[in-house]
Amino acid sequence: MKQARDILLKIYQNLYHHFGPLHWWPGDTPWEIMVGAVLTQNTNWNNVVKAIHNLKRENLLNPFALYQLEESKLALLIKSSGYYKVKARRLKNLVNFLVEKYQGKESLMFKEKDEDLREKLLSIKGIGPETADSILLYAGNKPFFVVDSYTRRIFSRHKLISQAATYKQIQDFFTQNLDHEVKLFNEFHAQIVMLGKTICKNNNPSCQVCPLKFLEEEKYLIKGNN
DNA sequence: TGCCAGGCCGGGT
DNA sequence: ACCCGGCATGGC
Repeated sequence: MKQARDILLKIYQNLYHHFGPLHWWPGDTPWEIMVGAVLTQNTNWNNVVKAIHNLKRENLLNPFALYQLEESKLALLIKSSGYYKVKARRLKNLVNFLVEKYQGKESLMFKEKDEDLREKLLSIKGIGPETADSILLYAGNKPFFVVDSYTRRIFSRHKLISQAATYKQIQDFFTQNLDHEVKLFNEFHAQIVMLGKTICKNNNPSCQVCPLKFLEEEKYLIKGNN
């Protein structure tokens, strides 16, 4: 049996060869990435694009403007992203954190020790593990692997992780078997999302053109996942 | 048309 | 420590 690291690397190479470089995260600034990370929670990215466009149009896509903005007005601007009332609250929680602790400057926030910052982000109501790791990786260029529903679905279907694996268990599977390179973590997660949004959509079990099809033939199985 | 999308929280067992 | 309902719009 091959080592998990060999399998993961081959998966990554196949995906990259199939889709090409994806240049994530789709956002111009660290702050825009942080906002997008909250808005895309359980939500189609297309709906998030509209919301971010609204904020840009009103010149509100910066921490100080959002800090001043009334929550109910923010809610209406981001309505297209769904769950708009809770997300307005969550964005407020995030912007309050950034302004009150780091003068509204992400550059100061990212000077924190990586693990400390992750804990602080997780303490914000509305920031869970995936959102925190997305912020750390894509806005802060910190080597945290992002686990999302596509990752869980695709990798458990291929029996590389157990169905019941927790977020941390899945994340450990990647971080223990990959070099801790920001570029690799960035591109790998983007490739997984692309795979989930296209070929592996709708839980299609056949995956005839899937870049992961080689897994079926080689009987890969990872032991000891929980 | 109904189902799903790059989660997370809070209350109940 | 899990489990589950709630949150909501827009695209196909």
